[in-house]
Amino acid sequence: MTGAIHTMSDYNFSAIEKKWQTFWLENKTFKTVEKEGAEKFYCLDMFPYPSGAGLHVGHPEGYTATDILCRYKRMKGFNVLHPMGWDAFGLPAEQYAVETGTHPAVTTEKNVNRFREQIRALGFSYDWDREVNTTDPKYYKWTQWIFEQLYKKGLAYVAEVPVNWCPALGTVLANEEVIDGRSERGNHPVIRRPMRQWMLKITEYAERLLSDLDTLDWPEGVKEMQRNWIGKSTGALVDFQCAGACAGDTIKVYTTRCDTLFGATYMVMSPEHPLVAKWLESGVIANADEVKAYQKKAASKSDLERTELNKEKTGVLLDGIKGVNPVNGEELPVFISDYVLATYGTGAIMAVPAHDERDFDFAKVFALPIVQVVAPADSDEAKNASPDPVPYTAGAAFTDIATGVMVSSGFLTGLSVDDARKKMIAWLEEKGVGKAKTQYKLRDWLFSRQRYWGEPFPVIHWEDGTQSLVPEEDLPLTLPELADYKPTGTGEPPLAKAVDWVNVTDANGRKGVRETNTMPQWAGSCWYYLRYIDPHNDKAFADPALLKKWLPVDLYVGGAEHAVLHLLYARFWHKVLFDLGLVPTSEPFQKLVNQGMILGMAYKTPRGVLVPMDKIEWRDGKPFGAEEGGEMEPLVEFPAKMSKSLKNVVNPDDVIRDYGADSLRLYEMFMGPLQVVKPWQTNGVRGVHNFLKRVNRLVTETKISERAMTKDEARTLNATIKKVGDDLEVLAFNTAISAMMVFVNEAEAEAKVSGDLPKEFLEKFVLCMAPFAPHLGEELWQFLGHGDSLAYEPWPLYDPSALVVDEIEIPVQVLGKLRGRVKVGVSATPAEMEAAAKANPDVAKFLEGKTIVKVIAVPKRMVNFVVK
RNA sequence: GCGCCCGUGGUGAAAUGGCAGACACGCUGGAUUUAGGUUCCAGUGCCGCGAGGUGUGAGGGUUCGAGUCCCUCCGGGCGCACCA
Repeated sequence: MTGAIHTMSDYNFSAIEKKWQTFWLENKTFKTVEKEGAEKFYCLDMFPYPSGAGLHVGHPEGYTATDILCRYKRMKGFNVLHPMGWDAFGLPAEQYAVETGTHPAVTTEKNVNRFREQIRALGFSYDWDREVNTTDPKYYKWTQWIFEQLYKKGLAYVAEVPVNWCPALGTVLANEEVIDGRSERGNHPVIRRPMRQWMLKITEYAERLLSDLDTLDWPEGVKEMQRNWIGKSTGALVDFQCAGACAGDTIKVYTTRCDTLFGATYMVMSPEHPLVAKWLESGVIANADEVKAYQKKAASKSDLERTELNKEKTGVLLDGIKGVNPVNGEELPVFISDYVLATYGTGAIMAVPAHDERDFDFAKVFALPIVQVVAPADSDEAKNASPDPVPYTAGAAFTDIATGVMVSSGFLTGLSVDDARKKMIAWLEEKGVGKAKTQYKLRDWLFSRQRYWGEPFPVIHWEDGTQSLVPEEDLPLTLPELADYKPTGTGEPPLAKAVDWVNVTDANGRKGVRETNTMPQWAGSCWYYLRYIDPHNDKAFADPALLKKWLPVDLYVGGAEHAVLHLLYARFWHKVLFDLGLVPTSEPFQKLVNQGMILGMAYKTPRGVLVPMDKIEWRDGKPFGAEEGGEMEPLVEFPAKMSKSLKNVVNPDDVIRDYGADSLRLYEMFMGPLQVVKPWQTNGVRGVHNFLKRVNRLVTETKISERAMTKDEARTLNATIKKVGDDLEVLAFNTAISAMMVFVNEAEAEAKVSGDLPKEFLEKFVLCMAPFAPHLGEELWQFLGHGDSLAYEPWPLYDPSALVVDEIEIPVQVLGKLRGRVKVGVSATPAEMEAAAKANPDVAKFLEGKTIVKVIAVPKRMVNFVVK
């Protein structure tokens, strides 16, 4: 190691940061230690997709937060696991390959190298020996292995399902790559088309994925989104026998409102319902042409069109088809309409227009009868419960289930909605025409992509129609080289072009073809946190003893955009591995925090026309700009997502060059609470940069003395240690930094008076600050005469006795208004406080001539006089 | 429409039911330097010369006391969106 760079007070951040980054790397300072008896802290960042654009200022936000925490925990004596890796499969590298012919692996490696370099330039304390890369065959070997376990457990299957087919790109897109019915890349139309796909039975875990959310220390919003996504509802399946031409068939419906069965006036089936196809085939539908036309129209609608058209209900009556209401034997007309989804429940509903808004809207369009069976508790209908159906005249459906009372509903009349549901289910079960049923919105996970740059499925389809897994000992099944990466145009994945790879023959001469789909990007990220625990193991994805030691992840920090998909998929895989006895916990991530997005500043004219940063003219520090062909005028500043078009993207490299990594880290933490959205302001970086300069000056320019701390110094120091430590425990980085700024303000004032500062005073402060600004921390520690890194130096303990003061100033209120301040002894009794307060002239003025009704004196807090 | 979150100075923000605006940016004035994104001092919610008044989106409530707790409304963000 070279000596301290400080010979003068200049804050040479570039040299300091380079020096310590090299030191940490060469000495493997942050190699995970597994000290016996020490508590573990597994702190995980969501690993990035290494895009060609490099790091943006959003990445370092969460990474800095976890880094500070990890450095703090190491100093507190914890065994810390803090790894980083790359989620490197994905579409952009493949698109680039299509355009240029460059192998995605080449692009990926280049991007990873750049990301690694940028991340290292921020001084994060990752254990680089544990770096993982989802595209590394040594890694995806185990992704494939886990898939095989899912397959063997019966959780993976092939099905013909509708997918997002983009004719222009000649490929299938994932849902997340389709925005409002068009491709995210290129903005081409996307249509639904059935194709053979791999599915994972996540639905089998729906209940556990839902109920275990209660055990997690996660943001309430994320848990709520997962609950909505899983979408549990409790209701009933009810059988409607068919009458007329289709007699003998049964239409099964799912309903959460079986209490309203007496109010059903028609039925609706989805256009794709198998019974409709059957009836068309057998010719029992009189208006078959009309029905077919509607089916065709519904099928050709894109998702966008479906949502746009959902205001006006459409549908077609199935002429000749009747369903019999099991509770009253009434024959109901049956419609098809695309407002009933084929994929939810049974794909058919009973319609109760009086008590369901969608049914109400449909009934209005088709002039169908509307019968009231639930009435407000205090209404006339509820009081004079008529046994006969009551036509419903209100302008909207009545859907209040909390207070509604059943009317005109036979044996349910007079009951609450809740009681009526229970009674109806009992009745349905007794008669054998229905039963209670819990339903989930969650669908099975569409797990295949028609892509090159993903994990190949280790599956072979044999000519005899059977299918088998690639034996475990033959994993990984690596990707073949391709001459070009263009889509085939038919929907057939690019891997189909690798003929030699695709065609296989077994020992007995049986021929087969490999699966040519690849896994989605989520696969690799479903379990990477497990691999970090034992990243070089070639016998297992990780050693069970180590898994037991490190799981669960204690803190997981990442963007809110992964609230549902990644986090739900990873929980699902984890639970499967748990059931197989391969991981020791039922949940992977104990505590989750979403960092808030960092926005850029954007500018618009008074009429709202956006003006890019490079078109702005600054006059006296005020922004001016012009609309197309317009006059220059003052602009309005507002925070907006950083974007290329606004030219307001902040590049971390620039910030590091101008102010240093420590300043960037400190600023990102000082902007505000980690979890909230914050606009980037470069002036703020200057603020914290100046703070670091002052710290540097304080330590290197003040005369350092061996004398004991004064009482004031001890109080200042210990208050800072306490506040910083307390704030770190609750991730309040911004207030911890402000506490350190207060320290420096006070220390500078102190130094000015005394001419020197005790060594201990400065040393302990440097230790406090080091997790936030680690490069300067190390440098100043060395300056203070220490030979080694401070990374494992014990976190300073604060001395509570140093915080004790003899006298405090408390506010005095009269009728709740502040009227004065008095100094009292810290242990003053309420009576003493009252006396002191009354003696204060500012207060006495407001008590004069008044009667004191009550005195509230809270020790160490305040005094309040209630007067008349 | 439904669910979740959030409204505090010119700006980013602090504040276990107890002195609103800590800390920082910006700004104003001054000092030292003036190559300066330097450093230092003072001031800075609003109204008022002042005593004082007033102030946390609006209105109501609980309380000796409310930014904080409860109710209604308004505004913003995010998510889901025909899920029967």
